[in-house]
Amino acid sequence: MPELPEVETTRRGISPHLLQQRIKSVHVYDHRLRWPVSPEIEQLSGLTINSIGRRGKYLLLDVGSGHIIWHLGMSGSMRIKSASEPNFYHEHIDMEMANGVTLTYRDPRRFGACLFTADDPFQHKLLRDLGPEPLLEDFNSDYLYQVSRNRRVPIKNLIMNSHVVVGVGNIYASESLFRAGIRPGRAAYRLSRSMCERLSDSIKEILAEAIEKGGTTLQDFTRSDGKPGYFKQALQVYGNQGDCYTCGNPIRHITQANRSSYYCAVCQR
DNA sequence: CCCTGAACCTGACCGC
DNA sequence: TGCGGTCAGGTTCAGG
Repeated sequence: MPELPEVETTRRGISPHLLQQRIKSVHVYDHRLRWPVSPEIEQLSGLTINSIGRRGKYLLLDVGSGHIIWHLGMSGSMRIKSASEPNFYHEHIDMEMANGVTLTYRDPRRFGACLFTADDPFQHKLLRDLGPEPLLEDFNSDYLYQVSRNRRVPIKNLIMNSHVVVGVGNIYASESLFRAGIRPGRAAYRLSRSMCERLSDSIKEILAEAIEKGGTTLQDFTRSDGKPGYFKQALQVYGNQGDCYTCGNPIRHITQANRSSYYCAVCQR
């Protein structure tokens, strides 16, 4: 479900309700996520949430004595509910705050993760080797050009590799490549300098626009306030079973690394 | 080091 | 209605 824009939308949605608030209690109804939910998570009562950051698709909650590292996996979502609201199916974690609101984590497929670390979260095994943030300066055309030399993988696989750049998932990889005019199957080392420039620019633009619109709602992604994201209307190729909106030729659908890719063979080379 | 494919889960949808 | 097959927004891990 969530790529970087959806995670960032979630972060912005929950932050006003949680920042500088004291944790009253945490209930874990099902520990069986990608890895078992850290036992410390249920011992956080009395601590205050100092900040909520994001690294790639990971949310980082600073609770003073350490950090919660939270990943939404494929089907995870968060919502804020009031004290009286009941729990729905697949809502595995409740974090009840002293101000009367509860943060609820729902994750039908349970590919998400909720871990606690007392150490520097950026040195955690899951975060340590991540590539640059796509919206920051250190991800740029020079970087993309350098990192793509000697790589024979299709460019789409490369930009979806979190060790290369974080946050670019299956939807936005296809969309960015369309805007850059590059076929997803092109071998990474065969990108010219100008292609790298177009692609790094496109990734930044697409992600920023998606954040602005509150992410993409396909099936089950809803924002923390329950509203959908509105980037779906802006998608050009992902999920497009018809023709290219730009040139009218059919959109092609292929499988790469077991993931769906969509592209226009005329607009993209 | 690079790359591929399997694995982890549940649910929605489609064709029969 | 029901059943089986396919697919789904992510990421790690084993193995070639």
